Amino acid sequence: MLDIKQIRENPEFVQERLNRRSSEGEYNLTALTDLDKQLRQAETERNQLQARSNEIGKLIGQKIKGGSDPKGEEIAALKAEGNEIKTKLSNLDEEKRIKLEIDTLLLQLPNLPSDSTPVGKSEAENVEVRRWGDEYIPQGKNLKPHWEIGEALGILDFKRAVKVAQSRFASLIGVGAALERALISFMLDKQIAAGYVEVIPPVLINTDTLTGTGQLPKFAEESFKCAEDDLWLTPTAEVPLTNFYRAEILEAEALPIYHCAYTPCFRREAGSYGKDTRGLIRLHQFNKVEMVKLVHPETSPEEHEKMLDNATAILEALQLPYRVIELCTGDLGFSAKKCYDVEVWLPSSGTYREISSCSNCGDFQARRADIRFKEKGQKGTQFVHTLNGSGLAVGRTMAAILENYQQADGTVKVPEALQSYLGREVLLVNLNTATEKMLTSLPGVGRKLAERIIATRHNQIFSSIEDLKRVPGIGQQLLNKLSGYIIC
RNA sequence: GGAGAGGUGGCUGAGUGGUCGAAAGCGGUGGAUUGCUAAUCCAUUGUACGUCUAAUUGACGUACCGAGGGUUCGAAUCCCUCCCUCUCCGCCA
Repeated sequence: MLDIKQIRENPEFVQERLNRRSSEGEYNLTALTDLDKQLRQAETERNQLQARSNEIGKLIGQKIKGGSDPKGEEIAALKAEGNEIKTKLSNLDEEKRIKLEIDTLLLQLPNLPSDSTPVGKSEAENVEVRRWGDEYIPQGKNLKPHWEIGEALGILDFKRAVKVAQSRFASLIGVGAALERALISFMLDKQIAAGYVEVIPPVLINTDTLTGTGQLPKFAEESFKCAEDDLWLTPTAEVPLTNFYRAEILEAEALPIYHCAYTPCFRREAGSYGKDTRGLIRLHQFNKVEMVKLVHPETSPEEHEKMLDNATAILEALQLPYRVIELCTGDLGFSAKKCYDVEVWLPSSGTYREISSCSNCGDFQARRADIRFKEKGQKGTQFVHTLNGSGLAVGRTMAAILENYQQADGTVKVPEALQSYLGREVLLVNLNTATEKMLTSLPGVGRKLAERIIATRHNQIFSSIEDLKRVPGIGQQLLNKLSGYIIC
């Protein structure tokens, strides 16, 4: 939330900054400044009445103690005046209405872009900051999008997820699930090593919490809401993590506070119909490791840069090409004053896709959530600066790995940094979940043999590759050949 | 879900209608003192908003004792509604 004092004292400045986000005069401050004047007048008036009312209350107490007749004229006169004030005060209901209106307006206003944020109308005017890594351009025509790779390996299942939930849900199976877990552990370990303290926060969160970071009231249609309770499914761990410190006054020495968290994230993706309908890119539920910082205002720009480095460090460790862009004023999120997006290379579409978004929110969220700090020896309190960034979106990382590490034979190499986490170097077809189609894609396996494998599996699951010998027609030679492509 | 108890300042914990923003203790801060660790003594000790002042770590005012209403000249104290916490029982991973 913006500072009403700043709006009062510097309306032109605030207006100009808001206009950088949208030139259409979408944000109009005059209603706000008018109401503010009215409110202050009403407050002063009430203040004076209350002062007199308190005085009367004390006087009556004193007089009665001092021996005055409680039913005497003197007391009666004071009571009468007290009653008069009460009537006047009850007529000041206006004040509450104005205050509410001001709050409503204030909560709708986005953060002011920082000085350094490039001015632009839309996504198209975002500024590329840097690139890293060689874009993977595969030879031949075997390039597949990640959903095909995943389905062929039997590690991604979209159809069944849709059956269980609805569209825009995915399931991970076998090694796919293990890979997701490995990625989460890997990312958490890296961020913990970078100084972030891990938290497992609630993922059902209340309305105040969502208001504190700016998702509400404006973007209610973006979150899932529980019908019977004042609880919502968290759209990102930024929300519970930042709100951890809501309505607290921290000691300056406690800053900076670094937290990371793995949580599932839930987004309704309203208005994105027809976009990214396939694959892991845009789902209603996805996993993410998030970083959040609460910092001293003076350090927030450098803390922001460091957080960006923490995000890109993951991609570098996984050897995934990426680029960093800085969002222009027209594309900046509601709560952010400055934001970098990290985009990973997806060879199947030949584009970079957002995999992390690192925002400096300044004191905008701290003001909403009332997160302050106090410096020793100084009077008063200040608002902290809050920052958040993905470190990283796990599903999109999985997609990037499948696509960037795919090999001509349909298998997928495991990035070196992940191999110890996953316990394997290559993603292969899983014998126990493979479909006939997947099996026939293996070298030396025809339709009939695939049928026999499935028939054998019907009786008993394969606990090791050696079990394939039970399948009629598979000898040691074929088994050796297949062992590079299959797992159990 | 049923039954009971309770929500007071950084913490513990008094306070059941009147100079209560709130005793006391602890903690914190400043100072004094003692030839060490430590102890003792004195002072001070929340947040927000507003008015005044050139300005302040200044003066004054107002609000805040879970939240919101009500009664009253006056409420932390009485009444109503809601929220939350704790204990016991039930259910449950």
